[in-house]
Amino acid sequence: MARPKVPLLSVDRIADAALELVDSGAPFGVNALARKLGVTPSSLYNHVDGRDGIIELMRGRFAAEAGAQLHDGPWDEIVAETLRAQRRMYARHPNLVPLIVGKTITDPFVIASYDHLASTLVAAGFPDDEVLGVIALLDAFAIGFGLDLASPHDIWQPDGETQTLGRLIADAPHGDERSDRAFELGLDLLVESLRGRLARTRG
Amino acid sequence: MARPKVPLLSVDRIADAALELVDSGAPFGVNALARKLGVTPSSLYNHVDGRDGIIELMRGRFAAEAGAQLHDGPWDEIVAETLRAQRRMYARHPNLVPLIVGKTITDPFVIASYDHLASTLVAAGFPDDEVLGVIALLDAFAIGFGLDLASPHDIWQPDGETQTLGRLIADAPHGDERSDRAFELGLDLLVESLRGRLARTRG
DNA sequence: CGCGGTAAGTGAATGGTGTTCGTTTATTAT
DNA sequence: ATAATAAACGAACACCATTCACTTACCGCG
Repeated sequence: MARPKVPLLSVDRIADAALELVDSGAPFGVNALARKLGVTPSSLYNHVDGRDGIIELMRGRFAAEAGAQLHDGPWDEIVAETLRAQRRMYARHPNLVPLIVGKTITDPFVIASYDHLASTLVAAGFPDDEVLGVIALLDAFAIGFGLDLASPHDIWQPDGETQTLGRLIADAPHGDERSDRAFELGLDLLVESLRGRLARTRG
Repeated sequence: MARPKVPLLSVDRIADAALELVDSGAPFGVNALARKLGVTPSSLYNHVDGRDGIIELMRGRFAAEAGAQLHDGPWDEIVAETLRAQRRMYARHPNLVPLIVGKTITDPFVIASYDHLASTLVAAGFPDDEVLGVIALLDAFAIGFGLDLASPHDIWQPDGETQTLGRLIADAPHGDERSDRAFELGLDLLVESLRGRLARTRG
């Protein structure tokens, strides 16, 4: 087949299929994606900038889907809402997390949401030279929990006897429920402490 | 060459070389590792359980090196010390972080240190059904920051104008220093909040 | 001492990966 | 009508992890 009358591919279609592929749990790959689209791997390169390009594309989708709609409001609510939104999208596409982690962020939508967060924190009174640190902290928190969702839920496999861990694992609620509670717990702690810090800084 | 008089390889030598390879910043791979050891890739399979086996081996090294020596003491000091130790090892081998993330943990040393942490928290008075959550929280925190270290330090690449982010990035101290401060900040907040929570739970 | 089993290397082969390139053909613009 | 571009393909490339048959050295046992 040479060029078809009606195009088989488009950036959108590729992004959709890629997300579907990732969500299906299959390992992400250009070849697998092409197969899913009924197309040769090389065809993708007419629309998209290779593997990493596709991943960055997914991050964009991902962010848009989570509806990071940049509200106004008290800074602490914005922080909490941002983290929850991030959490939601990690929960919806856990397998994407390991792919996007540590990769340079270029997607304008995503940049904008970080920018908004930065502005919010500055306006709230956090010192300029601390804001990036706070964002890093929030990010670490969110990503850590994202990975928690993506991990095999039997992440610990004790081989022999354990003192406590084995028992806790056996008794614990599994997977997402535990993770959700830990997340809410952490979020509370985090925001509360930031409030305290801000008060001290101002005072 | 068939079997040599004196063995070229051993589990230890492989682990050492693997860590060296990873620390050098080169992408980790069985072939590269074999090349580094002056040996054929297939030889490694006489000693080690494939790629994932080598990675799990590194995690063990990693943990042992960090000297998670399981002290006794007040729970909050243990938590802080555990996280700092984890942080230190992530800082020492940042490129290992993306490799071990989300993979099932089997290394007995590592399991033991989680077990110790679990016992500590239980003894401190955290309810059984909450301990795993707290550990997940601590883990998320540590891993998130580990990834922060492993990330390209220009993790954000705004394409156009930004309101705040661009300015902060330009002014901010770079890389590890920022990350360190954010880590200590987060650690304080975290431990303090856990203290508060424990007090409330007990009360 | 010799013999057999195991251990540790090799090299070749397999099936996978992401990517590039040349080629064909349809569409669009001049 | 003609030129340029866009979108597909297939072949090729350089890796990658892994397996397998094979050689050879070592060690324990009769």
